[in-house]
Amino acid sequence: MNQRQQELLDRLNRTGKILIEEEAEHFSVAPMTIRRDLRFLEKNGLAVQTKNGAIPKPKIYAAPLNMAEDSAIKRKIATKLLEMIEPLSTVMLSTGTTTLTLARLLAQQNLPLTIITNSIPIASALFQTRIKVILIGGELRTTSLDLVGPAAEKYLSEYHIDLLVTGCDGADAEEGFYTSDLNLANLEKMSAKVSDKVIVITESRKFGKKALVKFAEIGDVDAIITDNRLKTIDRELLNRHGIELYIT
Amino acid sequence: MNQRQQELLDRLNRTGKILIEEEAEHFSVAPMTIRRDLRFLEKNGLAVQTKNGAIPKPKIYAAPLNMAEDSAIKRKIATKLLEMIEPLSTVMLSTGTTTLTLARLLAQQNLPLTIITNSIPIASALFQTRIKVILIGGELRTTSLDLVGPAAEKYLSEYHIDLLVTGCDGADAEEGFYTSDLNLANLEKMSAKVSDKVIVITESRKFGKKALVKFAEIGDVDAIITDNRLKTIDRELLNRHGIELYIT
DNA sequence: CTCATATCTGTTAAAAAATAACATTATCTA
DNA sequence: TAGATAATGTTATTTTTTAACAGATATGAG
Repeated sequence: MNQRQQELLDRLNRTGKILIEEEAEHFSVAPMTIRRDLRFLEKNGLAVQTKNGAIPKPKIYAAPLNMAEDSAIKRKIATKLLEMIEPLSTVMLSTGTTTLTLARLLAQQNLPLTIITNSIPIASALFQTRIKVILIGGELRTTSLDLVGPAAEKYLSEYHIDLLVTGCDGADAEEGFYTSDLNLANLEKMSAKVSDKVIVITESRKFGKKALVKFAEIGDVDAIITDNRLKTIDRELLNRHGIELYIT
Repeated sequence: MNQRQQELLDRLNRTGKILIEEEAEHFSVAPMTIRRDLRFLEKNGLAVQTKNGAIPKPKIYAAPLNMAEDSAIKRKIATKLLEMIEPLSTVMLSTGTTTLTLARLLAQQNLPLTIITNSIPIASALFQTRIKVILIGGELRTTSLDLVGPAAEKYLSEYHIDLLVTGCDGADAEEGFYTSDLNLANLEKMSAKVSDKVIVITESRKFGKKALVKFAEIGDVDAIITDNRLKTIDRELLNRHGIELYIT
């Protein structure tokens, strides 16, 4: 990286965006040269080329993050859960996209709460709100920005939680709830153990799918919030287990 | 926002990037229509237009983080430190902007390492590299995206670290190193305690400034890396303490 | 219901931007 | 210094974007 590219990067980070024409003039070089610089910076993961210029590479969320974010369904489910949160209580939000949507709603509400989580996106979403945020330490997963592992479990074992809110990768109305990561399953079990109440929030399409590891029996869960595409048979089975079922 | 724009946004967030031609085909509309949608999303701060498409709007988190990022000076200092990192070792990177710059360089190098940190931006920067990342749990500070508090200290006390790399808010060539947060100072002390070697990386302009709390004596530190604007008097004082001093 | 109005979409031509290919200049090294 | 290598500039071509307008669709008041 040459001097000009360094300074270009500094200017980029300082202002949040640069324009090719402007920079060409500033450095007294041809626009083509700036283009080549931006190509270089992009190739090295330092910038993203935009229309007539570039912006800094997004820092916290890597682009290839396969995080299905805020869909209309998730927002409805999360909004329903919002009603069930008591001010001043301690709530654990386990990693997941629906819980992330919930966190974003909470950030807007700005209730006095303590949130415990093992998800970096959730902690970030709650940054600089009135909410006290405790992030559980542990090993960073390579698949998503969250923390798992024995250290995380041990850490969690010393807490008491009023309400655990979690999603799932798969659900079966008779068998229980599944996730695709063993470490995460262990953490979920520990979370449930130290929690007074457990609510699962999940899109109905997860029902009928089993993932790698079961982390909770149906009976371990106090309530489920899901969308109105849930099959009648599943609704009946869940009701038979005496679970509070909320359909949005 | 209409139905198509909503879905476009969902697709954008899900995949991290969309292309105009593809979306035009997917929705069976003219490319011009997708262009107009992307213009709309950009105007509402939801997306950034790129060459043939768009990416999600980068979520900028903390003002203090954007302010002092990657400068040429920091990169030089961090590059020097890079030489001192042994493959396969366990390195702690304490929160700070210079250490963040270092983390970004490390992410590009992709060495086999274990990195322990209490900084969310640092952990995020190392996401999806060959580096094993351990994030120390704790309470999220309201001033920057990092974790401190008794829980973090206790967590750390159980580790052994080969090399601690930390910055500082203030330094005095006779007195030692300072930070402006009491909790963070305690964490730094604990980190130093469990580390074989301690290196401070900091811009020279921090010298001569004292911040709220001292977290290390000069003698506690094995090496300092700083830039060539360090005053002669400070250089002499540091040399007299027998510290390895690297000027970039 | 109907007409008028506003909104949305598609089409085209023109403008702007990006690229590739080659020419020129600068830099390095033996 | 000569020769090689890398960086930059220039130009023509291709691609992308825009603006402007025309047609289609939706909206709403009377």
